[in-house]
Amino acid sequence: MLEAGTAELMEQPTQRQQDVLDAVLGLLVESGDALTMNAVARRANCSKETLYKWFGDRDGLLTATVQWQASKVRAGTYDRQKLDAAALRESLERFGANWLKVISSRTSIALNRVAIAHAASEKNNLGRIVLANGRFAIGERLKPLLEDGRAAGLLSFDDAESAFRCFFGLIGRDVQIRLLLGDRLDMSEAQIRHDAAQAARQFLSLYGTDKVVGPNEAGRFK
Amino acid sequence: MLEAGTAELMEQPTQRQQDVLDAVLGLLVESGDALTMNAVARRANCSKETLYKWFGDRDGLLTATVQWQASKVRAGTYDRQKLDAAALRESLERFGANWLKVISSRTSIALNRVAIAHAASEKNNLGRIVLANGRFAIGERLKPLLEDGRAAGLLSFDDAESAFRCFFGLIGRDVQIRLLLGDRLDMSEAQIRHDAAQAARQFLSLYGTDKVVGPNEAGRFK
DNA sequence: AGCGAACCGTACCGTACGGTACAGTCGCTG
DNA sequence: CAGCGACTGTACCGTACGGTACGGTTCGCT
Repeated sequence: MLEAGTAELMEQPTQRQQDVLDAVLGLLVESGDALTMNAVARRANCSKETLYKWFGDRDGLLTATVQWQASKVRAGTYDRQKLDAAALRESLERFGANWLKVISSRTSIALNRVAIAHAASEKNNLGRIVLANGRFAIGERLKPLLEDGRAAGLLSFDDAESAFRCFFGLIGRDVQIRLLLGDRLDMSEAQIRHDAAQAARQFLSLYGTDKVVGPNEAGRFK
Repeated sequence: MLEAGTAELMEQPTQRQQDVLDAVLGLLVESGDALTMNAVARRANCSKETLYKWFGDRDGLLTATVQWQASKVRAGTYDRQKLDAAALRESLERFGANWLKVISSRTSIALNRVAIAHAASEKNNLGRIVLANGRFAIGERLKPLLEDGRAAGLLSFDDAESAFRCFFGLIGRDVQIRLLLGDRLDMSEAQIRHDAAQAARQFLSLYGTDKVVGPNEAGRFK
């Protein structure tokens, strides 16, 4: 999952190319996989010939678009620090809220849809790219936090991967699949904050040591 | 989510029609959304004209297929009973293992993929059907168990829906999205049983009362 | 035997879309 | 200004696929 590009990745798209890719993102959000090369050319005010010259074919264009979007999201890295219980909880909530916000964004939904549709027919570059920059990227970013929490005696677990997957489930629950399948779902800013806080509480209740789970909240979840 | 069919649903497919729908399922699993009417006709040894007569158009065929598969899965309903801690845990594990087995089956993955691909272009019948027979069906089947558990003093929660969504997350975690995106994943029978047992333990740790959470397992999750 | 309904197989139509070719335009360099 | 490379816009080609038409076959019914 880590060996990124078997495919040649476009190292640095020019400004003009970025505009084209943004046009693709817009069309993808609006019309899903019904995206046609003509529509892209029209929207981006460029010729189809240029599209093929730059991106090879339709798949190349989609791949470049997914990578372009991924490159835009690489933000909010966690910097290791001395943790106390409050800081740990706060960081977990921030991670969770951020992730919920990402997966409920129209762009993420659109890209996941085309990647999933593509994953059916093998040659699943898109699926791998989306996974690498979504699920696995956030895993690698969260694990240092978990390990710092364990080093500080706040968390207890053997396998950071397992602990992360549990956190992932507590945060995401049925949200992503429902959105992907077209269900309307609230996912307002307030809702997200509330859900992330609840998930953090639950995660700490499962993996926190006595130093972090106060007797007041060792109880059930209303 | 409960009002089932705005679309006219084929009440009782004949044996021959079932064969056709099974052929569609097979092709869907093999080749994903690349499914063509010609391929279906060839595989099912029937004429395209018959397909159009029976199912209207391509979407109708896909809809009928999804409903057909859904009708095959309606099994294993939970019958209410007097619960003790062991029976509750056992039932949760069974539910969880069953759900994991469903979502990791090639058929489910294929159907979810086409439903998700379709959900992009509005008119999202498929997405609604899949949701109604997947996520929401299992929710309605699990809630009675949760409520019986609460009535028996084994569980504590205000909102069965919230509790179920938490269980859903603990069971599914990243499994479904990874499979949909083409990631290879173990999901052997043994793995499933292990994961379901762990999820049940975690769920009980979060929502169980003192009667079910023994002091021996109130602790952390390795 | 005769008849009609259901169905198979195949040929066919229209269209949409991926990909290519080409003529024209813009802007830069010597 | 000449020349050139990059680009646009449009026209075009080939093909694949959804959907329809039709002749031929099977089968049940009277």
